[in-house]
Amino acid sequence: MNFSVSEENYIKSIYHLQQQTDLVTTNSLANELQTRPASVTDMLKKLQVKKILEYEKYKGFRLNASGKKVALSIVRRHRLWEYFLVTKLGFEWDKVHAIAEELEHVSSPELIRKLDDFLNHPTADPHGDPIPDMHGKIAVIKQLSIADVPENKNVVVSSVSNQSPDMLELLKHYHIGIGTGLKVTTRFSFDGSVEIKVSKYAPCIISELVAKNIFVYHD
Amino acid sequence: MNFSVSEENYIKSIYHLQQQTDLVTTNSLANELQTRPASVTDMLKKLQVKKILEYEKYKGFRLNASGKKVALSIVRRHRLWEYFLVTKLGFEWDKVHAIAEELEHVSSPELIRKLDDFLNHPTADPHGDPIPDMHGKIAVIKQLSIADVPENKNVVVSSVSNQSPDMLELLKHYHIGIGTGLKVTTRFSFDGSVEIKVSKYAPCIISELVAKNIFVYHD
DNA sequence: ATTATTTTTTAGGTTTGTCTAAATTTTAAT
DNA sequence: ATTAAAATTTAGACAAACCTAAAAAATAAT
Ligand SMILES: [Mn+2]
Ligand SMILES: [Mn+2]
Ligand SMILES: [Mn+2]
Ligand SMILES: [Mn+2]
Repeated sequence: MNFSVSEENYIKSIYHLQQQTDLVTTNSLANELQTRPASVTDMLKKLQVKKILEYEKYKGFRLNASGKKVALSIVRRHRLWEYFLVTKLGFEWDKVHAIAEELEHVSSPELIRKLDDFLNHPTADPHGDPIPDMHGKIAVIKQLSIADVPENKNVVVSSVSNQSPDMLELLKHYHIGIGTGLKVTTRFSFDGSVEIKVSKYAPCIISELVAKNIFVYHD
Repeated sequence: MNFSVSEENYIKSIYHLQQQTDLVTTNSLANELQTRPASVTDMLKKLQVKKILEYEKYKGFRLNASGKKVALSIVRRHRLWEYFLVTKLGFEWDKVHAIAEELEHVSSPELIRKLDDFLNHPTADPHGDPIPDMHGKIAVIKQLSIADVPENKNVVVSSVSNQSPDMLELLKHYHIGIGTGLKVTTRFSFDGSVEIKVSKYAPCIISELVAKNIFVYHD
């Protein structure tokens, strides 16, 4: 089946929202897409007709199996393009999301196959998020935010959930990127701030807000 | 100013048509875009309001200076992407047009600047057509079709105007590509066919139709 | 258990880009 | 110079995707 740019954006947003809460609500989706609840309801009816989601009036909705498959293929395109933009074109990773938001809608399967080959089948995008494979299979990475990780345990940064320029600026300052090794040395209960030791650098303190946005691998 | 995908497609098509005939007609544009004359008239009014073209009812229309600039930036994006698809992703050049037709509308100047850097500032696309530079400057390549080139003169293939898979198949058979050196040895007036000698290969005969679609540099 | 608040849906409109059919203008043919 | 044909424009409609305002349903508060 074929989907419009708008439909694809809705499908992808529903997918992301239902990672957190199984059943998605009209308001949360409207908020995510920066649109009006009435518009969401309109689109839901369309997607229901296309048999992409389960929808019970006033209750909520979720993608069904084929909806998830569509979503994962959009996510795949998005993350492959992000990877391309950073590793090949030299973009910083706070600039790639908006562009990938457009590129993800270019609808040639052959293009994505060849792009994936060209990039040597990357498994994670520049923000550390896993790239679904051709068949829609996505690695489930067990993660924990720095705010929750045990003290004095060596961990590796897996992803960063806030991808704003301001966040990137701060991370550069702390010498933190995807793959960086670090360890939490002290936790301060007054403001939730955390002292960390990043590879060979002197220990430093990060705010609770920053700590909550940095995720590390967890077994 | 900002243009929709549809507007961009119209602008680019007008640009291409007015390379041949200064004043473009409604029917020819409708034919080019596979749409209806009435739709063309509608769009012309919109583009006129946006001060992109000169338009006299029932007479015809042409892009003005700023319209041409917009067109050239779309052509630039299209051809850079085609170059990328062939040289980096390994597409054959009969497959890239449709994909570039979508990619050209991704609207990030920074993306195109970086793509151009990444590709090392190519000056021609895979079909031999010149790529306009950042400022909209496009090389005017003097060309002559093989059907018109003088006999026994060594020439170099500059571009191929028919980009169908069938044409590509034939050209591969003849060992002809962009940059190939060849020379017309005999011209047969019965059917307009032409005997050519391609680099080190034995002479061969190409039909008038093929000859008319292959262009060579001309001083 | 009512009442108030919030969430969601419906009703009715707007914009963009398309279409068909009819009217108008231009061009070609007699 | 008329008439016929072709090209172009106008008129009116339609689908997609959005909106606001009002109605309906679900939740929360008294
Ligand atoms: Mn998008
Ligand atoms: Mn990402
Ligand atoms: Mn296009
Ligand atoms: Mn080309």
